[in-house]
Amino acid sequence: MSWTDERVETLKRMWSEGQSASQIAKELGGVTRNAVIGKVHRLGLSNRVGGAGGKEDEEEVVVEAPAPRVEAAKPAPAPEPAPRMTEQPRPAAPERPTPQPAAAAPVPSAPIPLRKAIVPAGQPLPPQPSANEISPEALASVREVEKRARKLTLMELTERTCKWPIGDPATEDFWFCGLPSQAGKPYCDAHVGVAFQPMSARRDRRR
DNA sequence: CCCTGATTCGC
DNA sequence: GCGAATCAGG
Repeated sequence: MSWTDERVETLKRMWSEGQSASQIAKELGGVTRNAVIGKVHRLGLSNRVGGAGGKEDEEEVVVEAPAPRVEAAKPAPAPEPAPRMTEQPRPAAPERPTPQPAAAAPVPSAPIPLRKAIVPAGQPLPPQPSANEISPEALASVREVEKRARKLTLMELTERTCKWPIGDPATEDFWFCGLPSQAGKPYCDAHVGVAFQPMSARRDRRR
């Protein structure tokens, strides 16, 4: 396989969408993730811009002249802004975390009134997270990530795909996130963010 | 062990 | 230019 214009285009698109090199390689077929990464570098788009990892500032990506490579030059320390939280798993309800309505309220600080939700059978539901006790940042992150969800079906889930359900199980608009899950966790980063919260945060938000 | 991207270097 | 091997990290 060679890098036809079309394949390069797909590569560029997926890379800018934040897809991983291995996912791109799988999509393209006939190449390994190494090939993809190599190409990405040769194309000079190693610095992803359209990511989700919190906030990205629209910086002019000034690609400096290649400059004769100096060996031990490691310029960017890049401190992570995430003191986040010492996590405390929710007591229960990994199963049905807040079914997200297709259109969530645009304002993060005034979350979703929903909660009239349809409950098919008379099963006593486990304590569920109510949307209003999830941090706005986490909610925003989740909405962002759900656009990128792989929309897996139940059968497609593996030990390391995010199992966060999206949509209404009673309808066809239902799938699982499917993005890479955090090591040892059932969810991806964004969904871990809403599934697990520090006790203090929960109390503080309590009304 | 699963995964990620980054780098090197023979081809 | 290409990408396997390797490195470094989560």
